[in-house]
Amino acid sequence: MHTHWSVYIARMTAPPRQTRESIISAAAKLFYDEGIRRVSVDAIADEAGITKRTLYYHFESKDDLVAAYLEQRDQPSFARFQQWFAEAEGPLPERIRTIFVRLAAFARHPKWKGCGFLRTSAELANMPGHPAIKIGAAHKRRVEDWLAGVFEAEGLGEPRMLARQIILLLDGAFAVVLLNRDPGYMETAGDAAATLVRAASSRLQPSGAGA
Amino acid sequence: MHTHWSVYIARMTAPPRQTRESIISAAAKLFYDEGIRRVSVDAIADEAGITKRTLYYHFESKDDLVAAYLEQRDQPSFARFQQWFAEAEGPLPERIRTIFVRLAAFARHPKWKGCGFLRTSAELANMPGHPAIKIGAAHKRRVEDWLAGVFEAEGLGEPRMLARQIILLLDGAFAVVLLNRDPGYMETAGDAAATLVRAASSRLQPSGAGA
DNA sequence: GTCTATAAGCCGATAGAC
DNA sequence: GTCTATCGGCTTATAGAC
Repeated sequence: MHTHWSVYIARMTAPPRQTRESIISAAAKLFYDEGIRRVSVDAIADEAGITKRTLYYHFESKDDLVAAYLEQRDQPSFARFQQWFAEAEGPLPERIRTIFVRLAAFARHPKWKGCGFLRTSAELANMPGHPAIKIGAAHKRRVEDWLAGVFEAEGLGEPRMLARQIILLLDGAFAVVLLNRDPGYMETAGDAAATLVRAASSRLQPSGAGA
Repeated sequence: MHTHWSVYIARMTAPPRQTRESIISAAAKLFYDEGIRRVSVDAIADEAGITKRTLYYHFESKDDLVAAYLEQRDQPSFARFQQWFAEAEGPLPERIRTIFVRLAAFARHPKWKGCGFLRTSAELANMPGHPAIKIGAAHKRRVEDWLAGVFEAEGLGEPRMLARQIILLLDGAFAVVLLNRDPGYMETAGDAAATLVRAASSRLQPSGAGA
């Protein structure tokens, strides 16, 4: 019994899984705030409150940690887009536009520094096969697939093409706002996205113009 | 006379201005190929065929060199967009689309690694006031102003807004293609740009739908 | 699984000769 | 203006004790 308790307490204070995740959280914070190559493994270990040797027990290399950083970012980021869309009201173009408006509010936070996936691919552009870049590409593809499904369910023609156009505006907004620090561009991107959705809709509805 | 010649020859072989520019060229090549923080000042000096001490005679710091790298990139990059547009044929939406098609051909070159301005802003996202980022923002603004002028000359309504939407698609294409290495996205961006230009045109011509 | 200590080398920037 | 030589510090990663 006593033995059971001490083991249980030991697991509560510093079980391996929790240590690993605290390292990823520390890495995520620093990588996003300062950039991959700017952040040293020492700094990550310090932020996590462990030593470098412990970090290298849980991760093979710094590259491994970069991949884990983006893997952790994938699901929450994707879920946020879905939630923003689900909470939006009005016709489809307006609901798509809402995603960009919500993103603009995010970008106005002082700690916002762009899209972690895009920034990582920019910083590691000389390593096209890096695991982290593959994770980033898969993340964007996931969002694109989800949008394509939404458009297809609405009966729009060429839903895949439209989804790609929206992704281009979304990532363009990330890049442009990071460069000039004017979140207003995100709302402009939302307007463009709504226009494209309307154009795709009207192509399906012969009640419109000449066609 | 003899003196004049030797001075002239000395200027031809290693005048200060030429040394400075060879350093910038070396920095530009390495920064674009491998990223800012990945490239050491030693490597730039080696590439330029001079010593590090000479480099620091011509430039105050590495940051100074990063700014010079993007300053050198501004004019040729802008002129290329203008030339692509000037060489394009057909109605306005098609001519705008051509810019993206030409860019896609660029992106298919094996040494292509995205937009130097955007990649620099991504890598230096923790230093928002960095001179290089201001140069990048000014460059994009220049392209936007040029596009706005083109749209205004064509008599389109809200030319500034449309120019921003095109810039968003352009930079989105840079970011997306860098991430997933599929230049086909650039042509998709061109299609979206043409659609937006057409939408802006039809808003001016009451010969269209209900409005 | 976590620690202390250290390897082996690269970093940006500078001193001082010529 | 360009050189050789070097400073002090930081880098990723590892050795070996506990």
